[in-house]
Amino acid sequence: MTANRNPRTASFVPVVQREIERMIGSGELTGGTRINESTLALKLGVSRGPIREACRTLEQLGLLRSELNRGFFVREISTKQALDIYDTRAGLFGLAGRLAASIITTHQLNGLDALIAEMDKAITASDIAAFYPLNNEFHLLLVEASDNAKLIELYPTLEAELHLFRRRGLILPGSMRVSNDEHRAIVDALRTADTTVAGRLMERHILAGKARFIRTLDQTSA
Amino acid sequence: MTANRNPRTASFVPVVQREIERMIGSGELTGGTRINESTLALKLGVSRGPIREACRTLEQLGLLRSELNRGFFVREISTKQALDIYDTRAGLFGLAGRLAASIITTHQLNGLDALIAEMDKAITASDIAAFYPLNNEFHLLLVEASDNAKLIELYPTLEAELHLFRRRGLILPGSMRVSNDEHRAIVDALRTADTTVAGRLMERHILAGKARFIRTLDQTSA
DNA sequence: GCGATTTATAGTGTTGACAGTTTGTGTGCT
DNA sequence: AGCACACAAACTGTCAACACTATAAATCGC
Repeated sequence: MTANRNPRTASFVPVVQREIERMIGSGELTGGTRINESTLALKLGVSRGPIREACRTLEQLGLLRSELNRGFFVREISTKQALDIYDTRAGLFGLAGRLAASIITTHQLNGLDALIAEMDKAITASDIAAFYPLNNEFHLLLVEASDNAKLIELYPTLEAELHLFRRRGLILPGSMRVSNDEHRAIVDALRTADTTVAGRLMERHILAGKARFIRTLDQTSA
Repeated sequence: MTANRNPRTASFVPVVQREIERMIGSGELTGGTRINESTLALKLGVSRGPIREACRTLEQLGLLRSELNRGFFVREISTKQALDIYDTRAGLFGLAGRLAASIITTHQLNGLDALIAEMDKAITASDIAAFYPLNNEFHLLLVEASDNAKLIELYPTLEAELHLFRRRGLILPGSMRVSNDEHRAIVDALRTADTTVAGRLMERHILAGKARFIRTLDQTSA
């Protein structure tokens, strides 16, 4: 997987960054482990310069932390921090709802409907692997409908950061169906341009996710 | 201002980062200008490596942007982007209020009272230079009172980003007094642990700032 | 044998140099 | 004069090497 050769049409930095993100997302790099710059550089066929720059970016994104003379580590976040992220995310998602309700287009609403339908299919097939990307796409569309650049920039980073905590395969049965029912209610509120209700429903949708998250924590500790 | 010599007790990167932030904040580096890595490296007495790493951090913080083969530029944000930041900031500040209302300590409340008193003094002296840092400190204390790590991390970056836009010295007469009245109302709501009112007042406090910002825009265009 | 100390190995933080790109300047042509 | 083109200077993106730190291994004293 040696990165693209010289023609200076792209920088190595974003390539390296995405690769590290992928490694974290796939569980290849797990919380607390150190990033070995030399080894990674060799593996990706680049020098340590671009690696370090990518790590600085990821540090700011909250996926890595740095320690003097010891390098970069995959961040591990505490339960409290994860819950804090849920609350902040709920606040931002609610704001997105209030903003989106008055300006969302029928085209965007149709797109949301289509995603809900696809998620329904995934649910009847009990296909969790299909459901998750659809769910993410749905959330992303909602945030984009707010037409607020800062929100659109910020929201995905919070989701990514939660992946640091989320142990795979801890899905409560029936949560997908409940979640999609909430999706339907949200789109209804947006369609009637009800800013207050849309905002409240979207905030609560994330807080419901937080509640499910807490329940999975109880399960694992038991 | 050549950075500290070798004893490897600190990295150059944060030093360089703060220096660039300072240059932007002081107007020494203005929007759109390119960061000349070699020149800056020479000036700070370090090599280009740490400079580039600091720039990556600042890129993620929203203060710089990068262009392939052309390097880093001081970001200039559009009026719409600035307004978007105000809205997001209002949402987060309101959230901070709702969270803080139920957990704020009397010690923290006293600290807020003290700052309000100091701001009053600055107002009667018409001392804008004294008012601003006090105002920032007040906002920071409020956010910290939320005890939400993500919020505490995120909020200051939004404020910093607005500095990219804010042309200095455009303060509406009387705004300081109005602002401090709002501060008093916020602290009152927090003291009575009224989450709803505190949240709403804090959100509106930022939106009032946004409104003042818009009025200064009208002034300059006229 | 076991703990403290020394030595060796591995890895980060930083540097200076090189290759390729962008940009400013000057030259020739019309 | 005006414009396209070629050339030179400036600068970025990347690399390989060096200095220093931290950690693992080995040695010594008990």
